[in-house]
Amino acid sequence: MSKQVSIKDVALHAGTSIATVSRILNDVGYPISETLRSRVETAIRELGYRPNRMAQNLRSKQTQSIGLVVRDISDSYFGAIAQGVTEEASTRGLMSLVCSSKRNPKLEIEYMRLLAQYQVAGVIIAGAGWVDEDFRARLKRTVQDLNKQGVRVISCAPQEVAMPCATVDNSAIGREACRLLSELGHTTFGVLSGDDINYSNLLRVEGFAEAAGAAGAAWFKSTGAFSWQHGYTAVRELLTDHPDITAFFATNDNIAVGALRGLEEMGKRVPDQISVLGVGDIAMAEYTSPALSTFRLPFYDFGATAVKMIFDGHLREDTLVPFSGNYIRRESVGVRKK
Amino acid sequence: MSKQVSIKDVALHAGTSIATVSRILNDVGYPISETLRSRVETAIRELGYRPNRMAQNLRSKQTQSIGLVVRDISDSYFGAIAQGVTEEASTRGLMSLVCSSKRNPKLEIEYMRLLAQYQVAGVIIAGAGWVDEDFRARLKRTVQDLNKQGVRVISCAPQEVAMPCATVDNSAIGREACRLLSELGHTTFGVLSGDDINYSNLLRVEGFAEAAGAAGAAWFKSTGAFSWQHGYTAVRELLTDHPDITAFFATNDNIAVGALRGLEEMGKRVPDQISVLGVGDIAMAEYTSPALSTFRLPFYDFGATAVKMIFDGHLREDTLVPFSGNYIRRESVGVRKK
DNA sequence: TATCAGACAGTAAATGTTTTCTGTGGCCGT
DNA sequence: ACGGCCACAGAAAACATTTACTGTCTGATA
Repeated sequence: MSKQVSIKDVALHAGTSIATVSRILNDVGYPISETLRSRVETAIRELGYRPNRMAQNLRSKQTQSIGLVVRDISDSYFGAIAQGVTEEASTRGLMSLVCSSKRNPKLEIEYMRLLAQYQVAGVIIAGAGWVDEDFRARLKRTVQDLNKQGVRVISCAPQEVAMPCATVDNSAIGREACRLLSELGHTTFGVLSGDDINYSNLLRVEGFAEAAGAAGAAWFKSTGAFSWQHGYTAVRELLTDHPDITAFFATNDNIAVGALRGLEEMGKRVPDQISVLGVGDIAMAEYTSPALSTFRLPFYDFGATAVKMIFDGHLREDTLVPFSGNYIRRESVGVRKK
Repeated sequence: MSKQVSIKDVALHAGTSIATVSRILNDVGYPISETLRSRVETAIRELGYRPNRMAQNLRSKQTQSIGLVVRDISDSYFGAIAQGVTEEASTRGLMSLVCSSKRNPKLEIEYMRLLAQYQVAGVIIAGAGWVDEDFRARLKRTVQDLNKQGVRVISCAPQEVAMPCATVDNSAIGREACRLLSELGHTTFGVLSGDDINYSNLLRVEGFAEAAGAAGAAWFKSTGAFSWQHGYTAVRELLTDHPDITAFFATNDNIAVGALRGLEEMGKRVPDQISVLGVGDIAMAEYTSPALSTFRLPFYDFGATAVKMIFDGHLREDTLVPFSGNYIRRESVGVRKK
């Protein structure tokens, strides 16, 4: 509980001035004589001095940290993004201030503003836009305010508000999913959708719907949460109402894993009787049984890229770094059997 | 990119002094006349003023943030702890500075010291101790240094160094696991262990070994990473060398899930032929097939409790908040069939 | 009428840095 | 011998706050 040792103490102890100590620490300004330097360095070591970042930040007006607002840090999806952000940040010598919004839109905005008070260099939001007029307006205002203050804001998921994003083309994934299943002979689909209010989800479903329409295929949707639970129950409901469904498209892997489990309990063989296709390629997708076929989304890169965008020069509100989702073929998708 | 509006601007705009604005903001000191207050408040609103936390922290010497060093934020285990920490912190109006150490012991220590520079109120480390003389010495020194500086350090996993921890009794879990499987008639075990250098893991294995010794049971261990991959391959190796194994104890759910998948590919029925028992109860354990029997570890509470410990009064180095692991019976563990 | 208290407002110090500016010698070239 | 430059050291301002202290009125009491 003893007090913080400051640069002043070091200067006193080394018998020199504050300025000199600072110059030595930051290796800036004119060269320092070897004797003085070593005297100061031993003083630093003896006193165990560590610079106070708050003071540094205050003085230099540029902070060594960035902010991250994540929707649910315990979810693999966001965890992987968070990893990308924190690691990329740390290679740049930056700290990450992270807040978990518990899937509360108001809180997400609140946190963005709070982070700005901490003088972060930029704020990254990991969580797709909420399809909601009020949210959109708030987000827009918040982004404008932060930008005006010199704080950049990047999203790791599509937003309905014009702002820089590092994410995938979600509707392309939906289209691709439908195309892929259609080619295997499937004509009746179950779509296991996450929240309708989630913009990423909406885009995936729209993409799928578009392709299904073009192919003249039938599809039925169940909307719920992005959870195992939802996949587990939805698959049963959908199959009861529409027994001719032969393939499921889950808009996220969590849902798909639940679906796999649900189908197994119903005695349906995957992929012989029913195919299941996910999106995300979370770490465990490889170890489900059967192993999940899915689209790999480079979450880590979303996060890492967002950090890079904060620092790499010119950024307009329509700057968009689109990734592509690669289809990972495993075992849960197969040809439709007559 | 316009400059930050400061309290001085507000004071100027409202035609009053800085001190008064500060008093109004913090609602401290003697009462302020209604007219002045409202004048200041509109000024704040008009200018969009937000206090600079760096300056506040510097002045008041008490920061509104805590530090978290997590071993791998994309791993469900640590993600859940991180959630506990960030949420509990945020209910107390604190920010969380999080660093991901990428499973590098040196980096873990490095980050702890770095966080101290940010004047955090406390540092939480989520990651079991490394069984390593050098690491232990460094950790001990670091904890002492930080404490001397007034920064509390709490671990969310057992450490060989004497320090406050919020975690489970890992060896009890190992013992309990063996007892439980023995009661179901199993006498030959495979132990799917994580890194030997991981202290939590070591304790679990030791607990299991102790109980196995007492019961006169045979057991064989495969050591590897805490990963799906390891469970997947180890189960095959162990079963090839020791065909009479009827039950596996995985020291963590990730390993167990991989094992489940490996056994399925080998054509072994779980739990009819082979039982699999995990530790952790990560979110997906419920949705594997068969559903994984495991010990539930309250990760969220580890994190939340660690935050509480930072603020709740007296803390000695041997302060220990032990949780218990509850056995969650699902489908992957069964009676031994002759 | 003088004194005193109460209700405010404002000044200035302090926090730990970085950085600009001002000094102070010594040395070199003319 | 003197002007000027170089190599360095230290003083002080600035950053945005909080807060202890110093005022300044107004009104009441003796």
